[in-house]
Amino acid sequence: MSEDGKLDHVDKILTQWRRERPDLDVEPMGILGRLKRLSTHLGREVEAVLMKQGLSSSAFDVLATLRRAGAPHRLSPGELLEMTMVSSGTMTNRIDQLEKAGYVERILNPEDRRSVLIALTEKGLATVETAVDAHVANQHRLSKNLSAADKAELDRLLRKFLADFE
Amino acid sequence: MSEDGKLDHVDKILTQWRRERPDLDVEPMGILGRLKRLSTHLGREVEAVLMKQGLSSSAFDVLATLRRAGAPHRLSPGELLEMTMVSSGTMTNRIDQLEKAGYVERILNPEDRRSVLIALTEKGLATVETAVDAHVANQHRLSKNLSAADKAELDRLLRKFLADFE
DNA sequence: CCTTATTATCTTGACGTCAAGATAATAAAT
DNA sequence: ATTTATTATCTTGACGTCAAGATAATAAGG
Repeated sequence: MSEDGKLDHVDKILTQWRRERPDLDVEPMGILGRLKRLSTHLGREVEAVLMKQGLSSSAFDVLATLRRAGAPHRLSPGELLEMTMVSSGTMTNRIDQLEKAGYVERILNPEDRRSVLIALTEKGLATVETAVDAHVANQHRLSKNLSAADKAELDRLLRKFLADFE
Repeated sequence: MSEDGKLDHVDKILTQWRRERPDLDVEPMGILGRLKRLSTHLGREVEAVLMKQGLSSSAFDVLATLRRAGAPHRLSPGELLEMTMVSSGTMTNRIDQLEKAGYVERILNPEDRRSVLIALTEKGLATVETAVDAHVANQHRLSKNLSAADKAELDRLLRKFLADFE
């Protein structure tokens, strides 16, 4: 099943299905199952490090989007939405919390009163600057057991797969 | 950046970081970002198909675990927990809902009154049998644009990466 | 026995998310 | 000008999840 013969959790699931439902071709389930489990593990590891910085990964997601947009670190909720794969309700909720915590502020647009700008505060900027350092270091740690060749190949395959959905 | 020169969403994020924070090595962010986005897209596609079968992916997760365990399709909550990467509170909640919907029933163990068995009902069995057919077909659809070689290689790399966390 | 530790499950309270729709302002069409 | 369509943001209500701890039964130790 695998090169070195070690069966992982997903292999056990596939073995069960093959015994119970030999009519099913469960090959894709292996890939999708591993992808999901890996994503869950990685998400938890990422969350744990960000929590030490006082940020949920949701909060970091917004602050990092503002930070990497460059000075003056201001984007509309709509622009934030485009970049973050969440619904408008979720974004409103995130902004509310970040505003309460003093990391961002809502600036009214006098030229179009439908819209606002979300701006990093000084505190928000300082926080995300430190957090992104820890986050990037953590990402290196999480992927350190993959060789350079494996990382390049994995990135190529993920990019190709992802292109089907974006 | 990519072989064919097409920049995807994650490339844009990396480009922003490289401009704003050239001191950071964001190479791992590409892999982890694509993995997360892909997992989110795939999760939504899977959810959509299962919803047509009247099941959330959470509900399907439990029913499928019971089904593939084989007859008589009974496992304890603890056994279900081991197989599903969720907390005990989440599992209790899932079982409650499935029981209300008539897909499973709790059977008391007369020899150890701390424990119960979760058993698929006839309705639950029929439902999961149909749902797994649709689910597997959907998984084939979702991965159909990858060549056999790419799928094999992706599976190899995901297995290797996942092994770091399990 | 009787106490203490362990095991198995469930409850609680908080959080993040979404779909659907509400509110409000601007733009377009006549 | 006045209506209609579009755009931008926010609100609501429901759901799934988790961490921490509560409850209850069995097992182990003295």
